[in-house]
Amino acid sequence: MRWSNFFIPTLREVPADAEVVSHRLLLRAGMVRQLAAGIYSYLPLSWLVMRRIMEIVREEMDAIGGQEFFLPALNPREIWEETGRWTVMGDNMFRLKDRKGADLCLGMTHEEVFTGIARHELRSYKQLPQIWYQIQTKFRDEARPKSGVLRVRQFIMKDAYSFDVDQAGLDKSFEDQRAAYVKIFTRCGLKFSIVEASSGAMGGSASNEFMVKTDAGEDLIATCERCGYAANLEKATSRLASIADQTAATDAPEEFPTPGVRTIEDLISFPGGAAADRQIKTLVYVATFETDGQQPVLALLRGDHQLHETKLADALGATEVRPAHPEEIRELMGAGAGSLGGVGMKERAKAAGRELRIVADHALKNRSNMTTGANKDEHHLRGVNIERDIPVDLWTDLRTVQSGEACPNCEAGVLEVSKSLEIGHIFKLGTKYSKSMNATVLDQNGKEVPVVMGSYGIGVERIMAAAIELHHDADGIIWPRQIAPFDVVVTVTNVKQPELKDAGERLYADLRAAGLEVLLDDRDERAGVKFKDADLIGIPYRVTVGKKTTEGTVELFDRAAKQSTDVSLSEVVARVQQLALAGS
RNA sequence: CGGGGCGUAGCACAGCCUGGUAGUGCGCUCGGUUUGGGACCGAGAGGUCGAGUGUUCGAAUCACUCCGCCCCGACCA
Repeated sequence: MRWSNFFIPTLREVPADAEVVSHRLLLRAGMVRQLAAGIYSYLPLSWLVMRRIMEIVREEMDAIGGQEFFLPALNPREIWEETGRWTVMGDNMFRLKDRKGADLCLGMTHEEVFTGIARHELRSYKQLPQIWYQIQTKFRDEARPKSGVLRVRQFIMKDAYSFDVDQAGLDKSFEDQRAAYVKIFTRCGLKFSIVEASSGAMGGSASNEFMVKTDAGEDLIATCERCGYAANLEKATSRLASIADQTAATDAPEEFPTPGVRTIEDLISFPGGAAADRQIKTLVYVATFETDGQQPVLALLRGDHQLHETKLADALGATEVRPAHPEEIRELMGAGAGSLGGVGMKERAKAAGRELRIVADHALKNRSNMTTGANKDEHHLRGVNIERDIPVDLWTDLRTVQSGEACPNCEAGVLEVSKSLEIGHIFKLGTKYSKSMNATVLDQNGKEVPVVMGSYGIGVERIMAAAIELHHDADGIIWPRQIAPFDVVVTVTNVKQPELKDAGERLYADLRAAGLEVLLDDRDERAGVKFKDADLIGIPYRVTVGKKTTEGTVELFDRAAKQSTDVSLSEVVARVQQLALAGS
């Protein structure tokens, strides 16, 4: 490709709206332009990158037996009604009507459509497993698109679905996908972690997220350098030092006045109060359930611990949890936040004809002589033995792990919590969709069984953006070789000198003949402009045809190392070939 | 959806408070000089000041409404 007629509108200044690095550089490098919030146009240079990413994805999907489909993005309402997701997806689904007034939506994901094909065509276990995938545009009406192409309303996703006759088959399909994902992201030059994650609204038994550590990400993950443990904060646990309680309180809890005490902190410094890890924190939540509506819940944690709301929702099997409003708290508990506790609340709720579930974090197990709110404004209880005094319905993991805590998986490891970007997510769906859509096959015994499914997603733009977040410097992007838009750029310092122009043309032809993707910078610009642009768009290698070329020498510049070496014209093609195509 | 910020030339911004000729830098076009890390000089082109309504003799500027974009939060396979 000749730069002189390849459309790369680079920008010298950074558009004011762009905050994250990948957004700034994609704009400056002339790769994307924004059409509306969360909707981007991909210009030729970025499309080359996306094509390379998609080709890697295809190769690895095909290698595990995946078969590529192309499904419609425009879906009729009916198929989404079958799984209940016409309603569940809520405002996140783009909806429209056709000329007859029939409801349609733009696909957010394709479990329904693929399962719809499966149920019509798959009849026997002998046809399984099937691994079906596509690379296609998805639409999600995000409440808040942000961070350039990282959170958008229209994006390209590779979505794959596996269909197996039983759980063992799903386990294998899942492992195959997982292994393929490792290859894909590695080939794309990304450093990533595989973390345990909550399955959330997708349902199913297990899920792994593929995460790239970057401040541009929105998820928090805990990782252990030592043993490789990694989990989304919504799943992460840690090992805590146990706390030695004084002897268990023998008497009933004792109420005492605590004027002015509103917080855990206040109670620490209050005379006769207690250290944070000797307090029981009591939080009132309202949980929403798919079947039986809303219900209040008490979540109990150690005073110095933070609740993780997703953990609470997962533990309850709730679709949603939210903090109770101050009025709700007072009505339920008889006191305001700051003086709440679990003692006696079960009975109080029952007396009011209501059910109140009490969920407590493992760290409170067997604790005694604790202090907590008395459900009377500005009063607390001391001498609380939790298992004697509070009827806990469910002991579970509720707390948010913090950096520096001990790894739950190895002896000496320490957890680090960092922001991460989700680039892939794989789910064991089980029979959630096959059951609701009646996708069954006959098994070996001639018995009709629901197909066991998995679903596996990769965000193509996010791979590109993550690569930039990970690989850039003050001058611009530094593409990993395998997804770079070009292998090498040939920079002719002055195209008005015929001998340089000719040398550049010859080198361009020779490099292309050697199987390389080459960008020839034949623009009539000053050398400085060309160097800056080349650095900005991040081609891994640059060959400079300039002063020394008349003596038979060119410069080979390594974008990542920012070092250049003189190479003779006769050797440069072989050198570039060796560097740029290594490992591919 | 709640909170905050911003809409003036392709990009970055000034002008607005205190109403009266729409400006600067980069980019773009033409001419000249220059030619290895975003050159210099000269001459140009380019804006219904986000939209609407109102106040006023007169609105980029004041008021109201709407739209759009960004950030924080809520939300999110």
